[in-house]
Amino acid sequence: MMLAMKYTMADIAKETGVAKSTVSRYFNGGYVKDETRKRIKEVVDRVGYEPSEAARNLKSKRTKLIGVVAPTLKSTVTGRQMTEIDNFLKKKGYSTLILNTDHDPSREIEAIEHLSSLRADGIILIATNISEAHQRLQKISRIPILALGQQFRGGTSVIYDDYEAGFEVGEYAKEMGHEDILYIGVSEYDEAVGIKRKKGVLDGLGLPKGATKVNMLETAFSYEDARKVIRSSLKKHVPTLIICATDQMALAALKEATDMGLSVPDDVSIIGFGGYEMSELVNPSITSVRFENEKAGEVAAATLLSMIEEEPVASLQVIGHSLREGGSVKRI
Amino acid sequence: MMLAMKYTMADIAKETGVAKSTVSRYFNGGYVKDETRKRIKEVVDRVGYEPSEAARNLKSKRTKLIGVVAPTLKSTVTGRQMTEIDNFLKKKGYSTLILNTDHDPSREIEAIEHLSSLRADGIILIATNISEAHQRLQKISRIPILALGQQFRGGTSVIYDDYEAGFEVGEYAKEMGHEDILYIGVSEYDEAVGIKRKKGVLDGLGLPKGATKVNMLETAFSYEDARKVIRSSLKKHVPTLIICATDQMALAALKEATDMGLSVPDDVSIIGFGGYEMSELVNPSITSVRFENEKAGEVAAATLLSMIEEEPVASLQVIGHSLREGGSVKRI
DNA sequence: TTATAATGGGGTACCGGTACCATGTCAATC
DNA sequence: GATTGACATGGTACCGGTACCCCATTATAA
Repeated sequence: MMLAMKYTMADIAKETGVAKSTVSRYFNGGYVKDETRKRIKEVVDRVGYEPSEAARNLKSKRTKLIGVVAPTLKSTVTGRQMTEIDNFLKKKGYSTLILNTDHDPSREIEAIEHLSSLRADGIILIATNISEAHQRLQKISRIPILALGQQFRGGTSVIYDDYEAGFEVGEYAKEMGHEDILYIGVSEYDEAVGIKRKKGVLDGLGLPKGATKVNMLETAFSYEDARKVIRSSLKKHVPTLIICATDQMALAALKEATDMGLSVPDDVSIIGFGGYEMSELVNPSITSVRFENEKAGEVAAATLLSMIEEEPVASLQVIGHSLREGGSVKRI
Repeated sequence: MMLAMKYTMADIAKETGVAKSTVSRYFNGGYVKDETRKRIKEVVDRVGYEPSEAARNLKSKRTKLIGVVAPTLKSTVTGRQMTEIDNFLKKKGYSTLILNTDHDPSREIEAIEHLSSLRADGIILIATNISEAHQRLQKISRIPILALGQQFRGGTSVIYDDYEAGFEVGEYAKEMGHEDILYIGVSEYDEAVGIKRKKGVLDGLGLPKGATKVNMLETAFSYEDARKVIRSSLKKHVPTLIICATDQMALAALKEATDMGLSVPDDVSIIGFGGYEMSELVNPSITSVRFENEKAGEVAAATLLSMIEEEPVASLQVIGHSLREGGSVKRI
């Protein structure tokens, strides 16, 4: 007997002395006599044979493959979302193909094209921005695409209510008596976080239009960048409250403030968005909006499967959040 | 013209008025007249056709798919590793199929079997434990498997020198004058972290055999569990130094200590392993061993590709690390 | 001028499965 | 005794590509 080699159904059939179709029936259910079944099983076990999904897919047209296009594999939020997506899909017999784009929009398009040539059954796009390129792709591609975290106009999306979350934070800040505020956001390229969340905060603060007393800053999604931006700003002026568009930034702010000898929240308060585990673990723990990322992942996966089954789905689903008070905000 | 549907090479051929083989040549290189090429391109672009990888693979036997079996998608270390693996593989024209097991060994086996039926070209196993089941699978499966982070006896692995890293930490602790030490480790089920790292620390401390002055504790990989364990231990006795097998635990230790009113490092010092960004961001930043996870990911991917090409590879490759001093350790 | 490439393109047997049809038992029903 | 249908199995045309072989032209070399 030769060493482990690629066996095909025909090999198994020949070995067992039956026809290919009988072996196929053995694997897929159908009339096979107990005795024949036993004989096939014996051969299959002995050589360690498994039918090729690829060949099977060729006929059935379904790959049972779902692509997840993610901007990073290193963030708490994507991690939560991907874990639930994967869990849910696995339960339904699908495999998850995760493509990382490292925040590069062009790699996003590439990823979708790639998934399309792989004949993935569906795609979940954890995007930071939905461009016309996405819109076009979605129209051409016969494979269902669902956007998670950003609204996909003309498509299907599962999003968070960033405006509302921002609004609540703004209201909360006002209620706690803060008036000298520094807001640290991200590029407006990211519609959900960069635009809606920010607008929510400003509206929640109830500022008279035009006359903003809020200092606005912008930074990238990395700690390093955030720290640099925050440090130079704090050197010029220390507000009573820093609102950060993500917990990542909030943690950076906490670090910089403490390093400068400022006490949080006595000298300066901090609020973040994201509800990272880490935000609870620092001192003081950071007041932050926790989005239900796990539920979002599951809803996204479930919805995509419905789309694949060509069942009707809502084009927009909004997932909840809640403000979690830590010890990083002082009432003034 | 009908709406976006599945087009096949034969459709394109018919539309263009050439033979299937010519269209195939168009995609794969070969003699095609410029004018014919143009006509094909026109049709392909118009209907948005892309050749099916699945069908292509059936003949070529290569799926260009690499499976990565990961214990979690939420950890800094796995994130770093996966990102580099994915980057490297993408450059080489491979896709990365990430399967999450949520630390469940049985799902690991399932994942490998699944990848095998998908005819993945290779598998990277980020395991916490290599069991006989893995060994057996690897022997039966004709597809190359590489273990990352744990030594795969009888197979190929890329690992960190956990013993040496532990040893350095032990030596460092001794040099800083610490004698009353609490070590918080993980289950010995995890050979690299649970056994080697721990043994390294103990040996580095140079304790007389048998007579251990080190208090040993064990916890799971989660914050919650770590905090509980640490809290109850600190209530009984506060050592001068807590050595934590992962930064996750170190962060939990820092939190618990500060919450109890202890000052780090004045009342108690803390050392961790992992070199998380977060460990630098807390106050005080945590002294920790930084493993070169990125390099490990790249080496793992490169090695796996070599294995696929049937080139000779080292059965064991060890990736470096370095101790990064933060402010969490006081000299006594 | 003729042999020989190089170029351009058609035809078809696979790849490893599935689906569907055909054939043959054997026992229950008419 | 003939009909029927559940059971069991064989045979084969696909699925959507690639590979290889064959046949024309046209260009280049001998």
